[in-house]
Amino acid sequence: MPIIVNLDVMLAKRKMRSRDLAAQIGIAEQNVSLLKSGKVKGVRFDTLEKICEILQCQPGDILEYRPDDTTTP
Amino acid sequence: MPIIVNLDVMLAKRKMRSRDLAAQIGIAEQNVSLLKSGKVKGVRFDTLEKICEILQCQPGDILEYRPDDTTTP
DNA sequence: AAATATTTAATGTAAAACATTAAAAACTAA
DNA sequence: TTAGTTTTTAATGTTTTACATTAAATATTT
Repeated sequence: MPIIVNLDVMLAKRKMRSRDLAAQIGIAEQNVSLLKSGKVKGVRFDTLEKICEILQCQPGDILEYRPDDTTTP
Repeated sequence: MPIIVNLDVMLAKRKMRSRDLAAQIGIAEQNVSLLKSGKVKGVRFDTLEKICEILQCQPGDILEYRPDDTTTP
């Protein structure tokens, strides 16, 4: 699935732990983990919103569309 | 809800109609309309993925976090 | 090794994406 | 303004799944 959720960069920038992010978002840290590892098939905007608010960033800083490379032989 | 879904800009750039986008994504045009009008509380990544693929853009071109302005008196 | 942080797993529930049908409203053009 | 076309709104239903919870397994750090 070529939508990549990358929280690590912003977490590092804000020097914040997954646990803290989870707590501030108001979801279980297990779910932050699932988000990070790309094991989630969507996001609710209120979650995305809180992430952006807490990490002070834009959705584009976290979500990336990476077209799957069917070029490689 | 301060997550803004803006499809109009990219649709205009690609000179594409909502109907066509809907058809290419594989969802009803009603749902594209709901997405556009911000009446949807989340997206599935496979939908977002197809949007990005079809409109040749990134999630950040479509999704915006606009902190609600509580400053205005 | 012990303490802390993160991930994985399994199961359950509530929320909602998206479908479908139908109609209304907005554009566009004649 | 009438007809054609596109977009939006509405109402209802189904199925997917985000997120919760509990528990355990791995990292990671000290």
